[in-house]
Amino acid sequence: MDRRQMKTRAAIFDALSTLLKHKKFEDVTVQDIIDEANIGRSTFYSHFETKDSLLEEMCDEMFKHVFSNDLSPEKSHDFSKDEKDISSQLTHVLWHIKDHSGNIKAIMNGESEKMFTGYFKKYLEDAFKEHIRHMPYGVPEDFKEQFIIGSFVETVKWWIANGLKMNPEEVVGNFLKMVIRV
Amino acid sequence: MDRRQMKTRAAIFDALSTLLKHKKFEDVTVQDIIDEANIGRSTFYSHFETKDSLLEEMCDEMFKHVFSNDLSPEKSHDFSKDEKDISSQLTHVLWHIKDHSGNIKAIMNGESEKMFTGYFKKYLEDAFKEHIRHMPYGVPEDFKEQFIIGSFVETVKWWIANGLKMNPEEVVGNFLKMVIRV
DNA sequence: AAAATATCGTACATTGTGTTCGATAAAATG
DNA sequence: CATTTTATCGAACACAATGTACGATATTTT
Repeated sequence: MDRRQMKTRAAIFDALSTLLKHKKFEDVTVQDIIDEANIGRSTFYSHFETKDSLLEEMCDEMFKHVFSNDLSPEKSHDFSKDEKDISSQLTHVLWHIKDHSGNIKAIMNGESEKMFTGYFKKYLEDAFKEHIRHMPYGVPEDFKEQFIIGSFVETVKWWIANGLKMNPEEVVGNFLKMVIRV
Repeated sequence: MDRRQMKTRAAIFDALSTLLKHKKFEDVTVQDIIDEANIGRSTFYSHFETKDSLLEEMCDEMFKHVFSNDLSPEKSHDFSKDEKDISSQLTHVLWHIKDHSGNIKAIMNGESEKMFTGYFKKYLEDAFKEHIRHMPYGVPEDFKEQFIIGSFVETVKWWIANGLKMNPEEVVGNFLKMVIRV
């Protein structure tokens, strides 16, 4: 990929991130973005079809990071690599979110929250469908999946909206207390 | 209130309901609404400041109905009036939603879904905060409330999105199985 | 019947979108 | 290094939607 393209793409992402800290996504105009990013109008449209497709690609990249299994050494939050149970995996995801909380908080305003939610659920389903399948409840499978994924995403959104005051371990701990038979 | 105002207001609500069945809220223009409602442009703006405030008022009216405790005789779904437990109250709400599913399904597209969710949570909190307070779990109060309300709303949204195939009784039954200690 | 007021409808200013195109600058290629 | 390829610039443009203004008309209230 051409170096210029990469620079422009990064500048656009950065610009949107910055702007989202001051206003809601629906109030950000393409003009705002190209001013903040210092690029030409036609350049923006050669990279993204619309403002929404820009947001989509931003969310996708963000969740690729959040759900990546490779923690960089300094960010490793005391997990031995053989911990593979659902508890530590969920905690792992929440630590990533906390580490990127600046950008994620910005996205969680107005319209763009819906895109966040959509991508979050998609990635969670891929990652945890098997885990969920093994949880025994007396309800239909699709209901169970919907419930676990949905309630977890709602919990995380609540956690973010309230300023990430709890530790990821506490959030996951409380979540599992609500959801697991004791 | 002037009869003309009432007629216009109703015409605007009907128009938006109709339009939402064919396209998403964000794709409906004020022009669409005034054409469908057969009113003048300035008339629309004398009733509502923006398209969004129209949606707000529509949602508010809708949930006033959904959470009203007086079922009309022919719509009463076999509840004796002394049933006051959380199960039958939730079921009651879901029957109302099912009865108004046409309009509610329409609102559950695109942007407007968020407003639905917001109002739904607000009304649920008011109605069930006391019930929830009496449920024993080993987690903080605010976490518990957030979890119960959030997971119920997600469950209802999932139910609606999948075509309301289950009966309200089944939905509430499965929900409580996930949430109540047995 | 008279006064009050809701609606009509047209016109208008404004804002944002997405496209086009020739000129310019920067990168890849050999 | 020279050449080709390609990304960016920037200004102009057509288009669509928003929200406002106002005099004329119709309907309701008193």
